[in-house]
Amino acid sequence: MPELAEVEHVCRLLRREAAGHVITDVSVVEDSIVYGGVSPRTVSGRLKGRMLVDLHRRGKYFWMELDRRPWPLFHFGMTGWVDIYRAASERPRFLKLELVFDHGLHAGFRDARRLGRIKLLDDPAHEPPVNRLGFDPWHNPPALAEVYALLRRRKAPIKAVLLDQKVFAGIGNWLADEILFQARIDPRRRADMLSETDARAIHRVMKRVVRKAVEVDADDSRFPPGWLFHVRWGRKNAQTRDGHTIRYIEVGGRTTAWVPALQK
DNA sequence: CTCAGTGTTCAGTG
DNA sequence: TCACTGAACACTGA
Repeated sequence: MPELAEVEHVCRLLRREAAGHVITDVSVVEDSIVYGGVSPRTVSGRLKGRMLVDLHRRGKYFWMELDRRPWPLFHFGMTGWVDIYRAASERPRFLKLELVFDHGLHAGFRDARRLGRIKLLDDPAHEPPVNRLGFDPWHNPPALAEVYALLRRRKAPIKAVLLDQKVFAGIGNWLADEILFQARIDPRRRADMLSETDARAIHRVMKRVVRKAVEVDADDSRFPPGWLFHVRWGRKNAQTRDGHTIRYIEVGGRTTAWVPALQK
């Protein structure tokens, strides 16, 4: 479930559990797609013996700050995740990279669908792909005027603009739908046709939704009861808590759950 | 067996 | 070059 809040959660977990510790063992599962051609030997060579100083995230990318460069940068794609465990016997399926720390903690990056990425970069924050990202609504929420100006420049449906990582980094399919639901805006509307009031709603709701999702460590059972998230996955005959029908359409190339009775 | 999917990138078009 | 659209990528699980 890797959008901004889920990735932030993983960062916090790794920081809490492993920062200050040294990587004593590295297991790399060869995968030309996920590693983009970087050899297992190179990956282990760069990571083994390094101390994990801190973790950083922007949008859906996160990276490990080590005591020597390069640093590993991760993207979860659709199905990537990091598991924490204590013994190699607990290795998850689809493991791509396992780091073992000096206190015995194992961190395993897994990815079933292979759309995730692991790179080694000298300065992840200041080179692509990270430096091409737009506002991170958690670290640097844009001002209202900024949001309004941004939207006026785009003719694509608002849903597609919310998903554009060059604009709002970290918003994914469910966050975009949640924001538009709570802001009461039809996902198909052209961004440049939205009013300042609409922009204000998007601005406010985006901050509120992202803050809450991060605050509860992206644990969906702790999302507020009125959120679309809880009812959007059923697909057929899905309804909101108040009995409004949820419709599914394709916008911006993605399945979009919305409530026509409420979103105008 | 078929198909959708919490994402990104690239080719093609205007 | 830019904005936008749709398909490709790869594979699991329903």
